[in-house]
Parts: sequence; C-alpha cells; structure tokens
Amino acid sequence: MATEEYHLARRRQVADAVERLIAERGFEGVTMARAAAEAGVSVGLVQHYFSSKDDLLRYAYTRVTERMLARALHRAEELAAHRGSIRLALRESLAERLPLDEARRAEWRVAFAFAARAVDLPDLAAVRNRTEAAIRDQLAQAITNGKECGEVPAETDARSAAVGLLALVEGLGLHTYLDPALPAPVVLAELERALAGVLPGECRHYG
Amino acid sequence: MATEEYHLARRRQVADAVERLIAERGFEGVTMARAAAEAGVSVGLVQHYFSSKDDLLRYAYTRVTERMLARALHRAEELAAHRGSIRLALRESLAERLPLDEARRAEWRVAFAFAARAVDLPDLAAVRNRTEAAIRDQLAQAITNGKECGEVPAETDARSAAVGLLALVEGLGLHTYLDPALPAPVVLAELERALAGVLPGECRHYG
DNA sequence: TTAGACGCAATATGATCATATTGCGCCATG
DNA sequence: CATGGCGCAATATGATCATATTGCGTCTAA
Repeated sequence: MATEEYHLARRRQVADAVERLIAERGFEGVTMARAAAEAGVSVGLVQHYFSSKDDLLRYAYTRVTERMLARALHRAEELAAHRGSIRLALRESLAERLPLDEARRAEWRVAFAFAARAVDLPDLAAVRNRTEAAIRDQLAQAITNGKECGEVPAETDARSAAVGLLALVEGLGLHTYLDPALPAPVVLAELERALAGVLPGECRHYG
Repeated sequence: MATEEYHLARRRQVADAVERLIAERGFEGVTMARAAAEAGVSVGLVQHYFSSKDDLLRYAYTRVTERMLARALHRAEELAAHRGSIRLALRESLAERLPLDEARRAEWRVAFAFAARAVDLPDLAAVRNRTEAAIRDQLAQAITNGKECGEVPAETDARSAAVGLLALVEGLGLHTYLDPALPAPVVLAELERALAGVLPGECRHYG
C-alpha cells in the first residue's frame, strides 16, 4: 500500500490544485487550507506530503516548468521530423508562450506568478533559472542548425540570440496580459520582426 | 496650517517609505505598521492620509511611474538639444531601464513588484498601462523622427516597433535580475541587435 | 476664552494563516 | 488476537495584519 506511485499521485493532486488556485485567484489566493479544499483532501494530508508551504510551492513550480520544458522538447522533435524551416519552428514555439487565448492566459498567469515570487524567493529563482537555461539551449541549438543551411548568418552568436528572443517573448507576454488595448497582431508582428533580425534567410532543411 | 502642501508632503513621506520597504523586503514586506515605522510616523497617520492599504499602494505606484515617465521625457529633451543620433538616444533611454547596477536593481525591483501585483489588481494595472502607453508614445515619436532623416525605413510602423523594444527591455530586465549567470554584455548586445533591426541607418539630426 | 474641528496617537478587534499537536482507524506482522 | 506504525483528520496555537475605535492636544474662529 505504501507504493511510491501512490505517494507521487497525492503530491501531484495537491500541486495541481495549487496551479488551479493561482490561475483563478493569483498567488495570494493560495493557502494551505484552500489548496487542501481544492484538491479535495484535508489540511493534514497536505502537511503530511509537504514539509511547509514553501516546499509545496517549489514542488508545484517545478511541475509547471517541467511541463513547459517537455512541451518545448516535444515540439522540437516534431518539427525536426517534419523538416520545416527553422524560422517557422521558432515562431511556433515562441508564440506558444504568449497569453493569446484563454488557455494560454491561464498558463501564463501561473508561470508569471511564480516568476514574480522568484524575485524574492531564491528557491523559486533556482527552479526558474534551470528551466530558462534549458529552453535557451533549445533555441540556441535551433539557431545553430540554421547556420548550417544559411538561414542564419555565420557571425550570429546563437546563445545571445536565444536570450534576446526569449526575453522578447516574456516582455510581450506581460504587455499582452496586462493591457487589453494592445492588439494581438502587433504583438505577433513584433515577434516576427525579431525573428527576421536573427534569421534573414529561409531554408527547408532542419536538424 | 492645513496647507495642501503639507498634506502632500506627508503622503509622499509615507509613499517613499513604501518604496524603500519594497526594495528591501519585496512586496510582501509591506504592512501598514512597517510603512509607518519606516516613514517614522504612527499607524494612525498613515490611516489618516490613506483610506486603505490598496489606496496607499496605488499612490506609491503612481509616484514610481510618474518619476519614470518624467525621466524619459527629460532625457528626450536633453537628447533633442544635443542632436545626437536617434539610435543612440533610444539605446540610452532603454538601457537605463535595465537593472545593471545596484541603484537600477533597486528601482527595477520596485517597479517589477508593482507590475507583478498589477496582474491581480486592476487598479494597479490601470496605473501601469497609462504609463507604458506614454513611454511607448515617446519611443514611437523618436522612431518616427528617424524616418524623416533616413535612419528608419519608411515602411516601419513606429508604434509596433516601440511595443517590441519596450517588451524586449522588460524581458531582458527580468532575466538580468533573476539570473546572475547571464552576462550583462550579452543583454546589452541583444538590445543593440534589436535597435539595429529597427534603425538600420544612422543620422546626426534629431527632432 | 471657549467650542469645535482637525491631526494624529494608541489601542482594540477580528479575520486569516502557517504550523503544531493529538488521536484515530486500518493494515501488516508476530 | 495483540501491537505497532503509517496515513491521515480534526483541532489547537500563536503570529500577523488591516482596519475600527477612542480620545487627546492644539489651533482657529467667534
């Protein structure tokens, strides 16, 4: 009965409830009692599986970032298989991080809430930095591939370019989320412009 | 004795204390009692001048954004007077918003803390959107000026470009602040690359 | 000179939370 | 059938806060 599998499932059950709470009421809306209620369990259970609230939050954030990363990797593989242009691949995977529809808005809100708290909580910052670095590597790899087939100028520093693209997407995300007056086409056009800056060429081979 | 001037000074005294608290302990570190202590006054005084904590925070944020905006305007005038290149002017005023030294880190932390809360508090979001729009206008104006003297291609949409540049700077700021492993030169280089994307030319006349 | 309003201090109130404590049912094992 | 430990539920504890209340000194104006 003490299966590890079972324990893991309970931890996830609570962590998922935390995500839902953040999406609905923001970070401030998360309390031990509410997390328990949302997960349909008792406060005692939550305490049993997490040594403190910080521990719970760190676990929940790790889950969020792992999911984001897994999606990025999956998408990269998918596109490698289909051999589309690198620029197209980058556009897709970057645009996916923008809060342009309700589902993405909810996800974005959760991820951003954690990022904002990471400014004060080094634990969360560490989780975040690890993930961002992995995503940057992913982007940098794609850009490097682009060099080989002429989509990207040889003198481009792939790692720097990845930093810039990722930062742009995060900034655009914040604006998009907060300012309903900002039209989505403008946001996407700016992403496109930035991509054009990095990948002036086009090619059909990938990887 | 009931001079308006006096009232204003007290309000500012408390609002400044709030800023210091955020810079030192983050948004969570702000309580009515601590704000009063930091300002060197009683809790009663704070309550007397602000109808609620939210009111106090909104006032403090308004002050922060007004200062940022005033600085942007001042810098624009300064550069118009000296007639440097527009690209130089944009670089300066954008780089200024990055947390690259301790003073800017503190300012950035305060501004970001408010922006993060703005996700949940529409009052703060309104304050923010107003300011961001003004700064974007400022940038857009500079870019438009660039068209007249050939620094900027005629087909560029100045407003869109401003959105992109501002978003990039905000994203770079977040990365810079959270990730000490990210070298400052890379961040500045990416800002430069983005500027090159918008202003491929150079010219010496401004305004 | 006194009535009252204003500016503020001190303290009370009550809500909310994270966490500590206690104990109970159930299952495995002896 | 004991017994002991594990998984949890229920509740207690104490801290922290925003805000309400109360009252006091001082300046103003009649």
